[in-house]
Amino acid sequence: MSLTSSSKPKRRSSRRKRGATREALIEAAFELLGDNKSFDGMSLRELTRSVGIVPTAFYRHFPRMEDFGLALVEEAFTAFRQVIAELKAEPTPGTQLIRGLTKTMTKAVQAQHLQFRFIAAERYGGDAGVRNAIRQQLRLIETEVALELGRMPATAGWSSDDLRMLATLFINTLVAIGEELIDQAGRDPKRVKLLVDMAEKQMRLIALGVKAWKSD
Amino acid sequence: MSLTSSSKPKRRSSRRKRGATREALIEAAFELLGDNKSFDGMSLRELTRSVGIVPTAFYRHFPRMEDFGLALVEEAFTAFRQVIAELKAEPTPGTQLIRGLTKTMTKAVQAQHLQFRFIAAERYGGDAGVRNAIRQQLRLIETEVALELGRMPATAGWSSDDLRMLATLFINTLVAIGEELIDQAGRDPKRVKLLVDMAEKQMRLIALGVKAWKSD
DNA sequence: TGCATATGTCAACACTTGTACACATTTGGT
DNA sequence: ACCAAATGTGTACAAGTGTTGACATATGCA
Repeated sequence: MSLTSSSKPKRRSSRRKRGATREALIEAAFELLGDNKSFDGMSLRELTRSVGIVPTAFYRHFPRMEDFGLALVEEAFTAFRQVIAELKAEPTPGTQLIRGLTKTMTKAVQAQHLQFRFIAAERYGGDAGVRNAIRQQLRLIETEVALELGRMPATAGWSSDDLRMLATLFINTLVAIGEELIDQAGRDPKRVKLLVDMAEKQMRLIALGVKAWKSD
Repeated sequence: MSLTSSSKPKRRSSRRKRGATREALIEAAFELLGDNKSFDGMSLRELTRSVGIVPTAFYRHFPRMEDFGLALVEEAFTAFRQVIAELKAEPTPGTQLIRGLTKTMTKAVQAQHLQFRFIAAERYGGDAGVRNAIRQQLRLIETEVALELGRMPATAGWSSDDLRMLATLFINTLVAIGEELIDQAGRDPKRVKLLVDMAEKQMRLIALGVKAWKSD
């Protein structure tokens, strides 16, 4: 090589490992969305800027913004599904069950609050693609939970419609509490406890309703 | 006037009545937000464009975009409060109450679905100002409903905390159903009926829980 | 009738945005 | 060691963005 070609060192930035940039984009998106942004208010440029790549590089990983949104949903729900798995693994000592459920849920929400916030924010948010993907995922989870509920003695003889109704009610309640918790996350521990206690009561009240339930 | 001054007819557009443009802006916003947009993804320019005024005219009605957001919340909740008022006015013939509640709710949601969609979308959405305003309004409604619930025989002797817990649960359930209904609104009547039936069952199940409730 | 105020227009500004294209560098398998 | 594929850079462009400032017209009240 000629010593005269000192014009191009081209060590612009240390390149990442194989799929690392793709993940970095996703993580950066969650970060941005956690801070007063919504998906369709987020620009490709500020996203790539916060990852440290040039705007056009985005297209190396996602052909369109829409695909990126779906990838976010996917990622968020792998986090969510871990929670569900933990819930199912929960030992079921009668009345302690409810307490354990809410505790697991609240801890999980706080641990992965960025992903959870994304789900909450975009569930009824702007972009139709993202919204539908989230709805679909939640439906799957509902089916799963309904199946699980059907195996408990308290729901013996319930129709599958009623089981689904119950699953939806449980999940909605948990999600609502989760959404409420997110904004209070690091802030006021007193208020967090208040919310968790309320959630537990709500779950217990529903459980009481289950005992008395007769479908028409 | 000189006939030569034909250069400036200046009848650019028929001006609106007194506060009409302000209302037109709000309505146009609901319209836009109902169509795959979220508040922070909506630009001042497309908003004014859809109303038929020049961008700068926006500032004649709202000093900042933030104030506009709060105005939207205000407007959306006057719609929502009408629903609550109807619910309170509901005659309360025992078991028919639940059926009436859900029916009133679903009809109202469908009638004012743009406002309702706004609430659902921005409740956990991007802009913090809007989000907090919505949360605050919902808290007020919860207090109101809790008060109302406390006057029913079924909740005799309940603590105010428990009443609030119950109010929150009821509202969350109704809101969740409302949010689900919006996207199905004009589309599949069969699915709408399915959702409404499920909502009713959920409300009834909660009511059963109320009967058996003992606070710890 | 006047006149202050409310409402709207126009032109201009300095930015930001998405995306196309050509080129550079690294990586991984053969 | 080599070469295709993966990944990143730089430049460029047309379009859209929020906001200022000066100006024009209509409205409502004295």
